[in-house]
Amino acid sequence: MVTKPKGCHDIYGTEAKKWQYVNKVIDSLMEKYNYSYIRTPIFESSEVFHRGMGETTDVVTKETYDFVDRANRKMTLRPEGTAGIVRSYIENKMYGNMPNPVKLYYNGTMYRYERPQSGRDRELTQFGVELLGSDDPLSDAEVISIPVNLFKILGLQEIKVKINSLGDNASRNNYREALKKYFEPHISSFCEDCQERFVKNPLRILDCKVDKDNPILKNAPKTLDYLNEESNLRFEKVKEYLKALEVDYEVDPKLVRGLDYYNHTVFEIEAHVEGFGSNNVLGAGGRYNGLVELLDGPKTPGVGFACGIGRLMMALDLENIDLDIKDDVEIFVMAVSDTEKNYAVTLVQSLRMSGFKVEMDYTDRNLKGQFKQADRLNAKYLIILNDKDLAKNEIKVKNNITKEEITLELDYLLYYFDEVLQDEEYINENEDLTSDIECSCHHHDCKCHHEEGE
RNA sequence: GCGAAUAUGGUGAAGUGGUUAACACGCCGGAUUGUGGCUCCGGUAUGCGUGGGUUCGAUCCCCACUAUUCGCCCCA
Repeated sequence: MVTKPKGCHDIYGTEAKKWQYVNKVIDSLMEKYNYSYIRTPIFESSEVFHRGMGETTDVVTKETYDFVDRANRKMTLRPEGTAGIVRSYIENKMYGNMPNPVKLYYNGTMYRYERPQSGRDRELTQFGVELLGSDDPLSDAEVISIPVNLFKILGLQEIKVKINSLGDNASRNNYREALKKYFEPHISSFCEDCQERFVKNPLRILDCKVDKDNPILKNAPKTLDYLNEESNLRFEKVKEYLKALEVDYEVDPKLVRGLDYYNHTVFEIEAHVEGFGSNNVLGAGGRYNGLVELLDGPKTPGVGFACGIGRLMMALDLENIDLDIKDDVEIFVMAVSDTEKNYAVTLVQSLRMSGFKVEMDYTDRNLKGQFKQADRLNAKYLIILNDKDLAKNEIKVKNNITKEEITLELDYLLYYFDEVLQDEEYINENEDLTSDIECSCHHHDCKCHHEEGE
């Protein structure tokens, strides 16, 4: 049997319904924040990621899907969203032909060549935003508030927002040197990984799980002590705005992010749900004021975040959150004889065109089998066709919840369903805070896939 | 890249070196000659991840491979 590639998933059935629902909430929320949807290629010239994310980051050195195309161009399946979007921002000169700041959001698949485990796949879906062209601390705070509000809307309770500041480049470099000097006499007592980190990325020693209780680590210099005045002031403003936005956060001086492009604000949002694996970061991001320039664009500040939808789904499941998913059928039309079936075909078509969700049998089941099928599909109403009734221009309709059955005149049928089914919709709307969510796509038959392979 | 565990039908699973691979759910059919969801009866794996080996004989023992799951590195 041919199997799917390692670390990938087929998403279908109820699971797919949940993804569609979450995508709708995202689209609706981003509409309110006035971010515009952007779709960039799933692969880019390798250079985009090598220069954008940093040559030495593990993601680039050993976790990308690289290939050469038939003209020997080096290509890479995107491991994250930011670099490609910044490339697009520059290439399309958005700094000149869109209102500043440029506010973009994406929702699509990313690829990382890693060993899969809980909360980590080779193909993952990320939703994220990039806000380009503003250095105002307000933009940092607002960007942090977006995933926080998304999680709130979806009903997640057990989350924790951690923030930190790496400061501007000068602060960051000072800190890095101070940290190296501090660790140097002790480094041989640390774990092997830390010795490696000491050379490659000393900041990440702070994240070590093995030596996390080591007093040397606990007393290490903090990023915040090395912020210059300007950076410090900036961080204070971010925190002020977060309070104004009612985002609960926790300053974590040991929080450093792995990607080279971050400076100033960095943040992570963790799920604290029982049963979550070790990969419990739902979303993370920060400011990257040097990135646009690094990719040959004009000097432009930027801030953004990315959020793994797969992990978000895990969190929703573990918190037992029921999304408002409508997977039940409104009307099931039952027919056995040839004349009944012929009539049913036309009737089903007409009901569907009137806006109802309608099903019938496709496998020549007997009446009993059709009742069972209607139950499997959670049909609300059953239309039970009968040759004798049809001869009298009548039709039997059974409420599958109350089991009440009535006989209607054929001409009255559409009117009847308009009444009973509209009433139910109205009740649902009052109960559901997110029911005004509409898709932002412009296809009239859109199902919010965003063509990204969900 | 490193480490560990697992691998039986549509599903959950039991099991044994040797005729027909337990049980449950599901599904299909019948009792019910067109109104069910309860009950009863019947059907439902050319077969125990793939390839080798040991053996008179392997689903059960050994090896390799593959896949899945979990952890490390790293990361959402």
